[in-house]
Amino acid sequence: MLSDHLQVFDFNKKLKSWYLQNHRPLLWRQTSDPYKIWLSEIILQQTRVAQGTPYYEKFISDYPTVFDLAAADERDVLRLWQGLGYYSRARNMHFTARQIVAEFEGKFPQTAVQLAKLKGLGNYTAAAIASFAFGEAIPAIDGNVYRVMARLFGIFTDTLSNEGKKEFAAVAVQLVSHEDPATYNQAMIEFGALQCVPVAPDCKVCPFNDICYAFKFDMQAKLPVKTKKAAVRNRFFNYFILQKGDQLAMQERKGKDIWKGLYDFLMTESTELVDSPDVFFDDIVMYNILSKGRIREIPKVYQHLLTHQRLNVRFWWVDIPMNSDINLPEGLYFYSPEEIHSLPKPILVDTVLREEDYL
DNA sequence: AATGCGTGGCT
DNA sequence: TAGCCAAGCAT
Repeated sequence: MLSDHLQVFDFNKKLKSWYLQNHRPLLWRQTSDPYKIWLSEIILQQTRVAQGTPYYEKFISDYPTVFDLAAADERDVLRLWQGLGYYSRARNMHFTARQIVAEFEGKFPQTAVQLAKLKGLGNYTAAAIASFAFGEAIPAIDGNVYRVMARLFGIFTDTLSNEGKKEFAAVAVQLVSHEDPATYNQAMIEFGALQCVPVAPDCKVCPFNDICYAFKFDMQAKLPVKTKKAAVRNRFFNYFILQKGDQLAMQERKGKDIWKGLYDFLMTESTELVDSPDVFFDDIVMYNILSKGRIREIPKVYQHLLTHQRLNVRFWWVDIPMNSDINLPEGLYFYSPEEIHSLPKPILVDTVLREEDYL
């Protein structure tokens, strides 16, 4: 551990020097606009820079200010977010944009404590915005920083436990630069992202290999300590794509399940793979719909992987005659191809519609 | 405190 | 391939 002020000063000096020579010129580092910084931080949560960058550019282009985002429909925000995953980020960001406009006249709170009260902003994101945009001397501790600190100082406490968060935070407070906290935080994060990488870091060229606990004891692969992930759950989705004319019946997903706020089709979940739609005819609602259409199976079981779920998904395309007078179940409505293009959809749904040459 | 929430790249 | 990982947060 760095025990005195002189060592901390020396560490910060070397860290900043490394950063100035090695950092990437990312778009959101060229601004002190809290809105843009906020957007970039939300996008980058659990998301790689390469995947998030195009989304950052689209959002800044479509919604240049917090006022533009607040004025948008949630549906359009989700549509722009489509493909990034963890859609609550988009819903919370939209909610918070409206709050910032309504309560603060569009001005962001300027301290981490105030920022952390907003929906979608936890300790990390609040600290990042406070330091990057407003120069607050507070450490922003993300997964990169946990890794760097765990290895440098030999901290074996689980980074995801409450105890671990406290312990790492206590050390981080000692480290953060008060002269230039913004660069310090950027540097710690970038150092973790580029040099102190999760797998097989190149410690020969590391500026801190003289003081690093993990390098000294060859413990890079053991640190940081993280709890094991929960087992993957198998689920089986059976989708019915009801088409009438050129329109498809879609519904907004509600509740606590995956893809909340996104649109999909009439769906039945089963406990195992279903080969024929015949079994669904037992349900009177399904019978009334399916018996009126021509059913075509899309001959493929899609495997869609989420963090804790493996979706095994089958689609049946159901052509409903124009003169048929079926009543759609609650929440399902027919949408034109143009409308469907503009609806936010799970990437799986978008993929299937493209493969079927509908979109 | 533990779990759920997406998607894509890499090995 | 199956599993791990990627600038977390809400409940």
